Amino acid sequence: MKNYWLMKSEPDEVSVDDALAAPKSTVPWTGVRNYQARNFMRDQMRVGDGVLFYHSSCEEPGVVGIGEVASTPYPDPTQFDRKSKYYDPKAMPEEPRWMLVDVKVLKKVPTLSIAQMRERPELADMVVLRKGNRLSITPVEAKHWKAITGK
DNA sequence: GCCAACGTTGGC
DNA sequence: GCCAACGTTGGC
Repeated sequence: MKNYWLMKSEPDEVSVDDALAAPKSTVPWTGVRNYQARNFMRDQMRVGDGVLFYHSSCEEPGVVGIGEVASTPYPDPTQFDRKSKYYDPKAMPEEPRWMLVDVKVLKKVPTLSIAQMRERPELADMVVLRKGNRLSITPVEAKHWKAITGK
């Protein structure tokens, strides 16, 4: 049974185009520093799960691509990198705090903006649209996945 | 730039 | 373990 996820990325950091330009159109989902979002990657994601690639903190926030989970979880290397903005002095290599998965982009889609998402009644109860939601990774129900991707 | 919402930190 | 203060997210 496949699960589905919405994963936010700031296009200034890693855009869907950046991901498509990467080897195998695959990028490690670095920089998540929220336990709930980490737990989704560490505990619940499986290779092949569907991913809605979402651009946040930008001119037109919304879903910009379709992808899939492309690896099992492993430690986020940026937590050990002193030069990274994601460096975490409390993280020890023998006991990593932050885990990530690789995400492969399968295709770019015309931007489905958050405003458009709010206008569609069948998407109204998506977790990402809930008031006050700040989670960078949210589960997506199969019905919402189907409404957005047609599959 | 504003600000609501929410997570984290740290004193007690 | 409580909770005030503070920091961050992210749409607008």
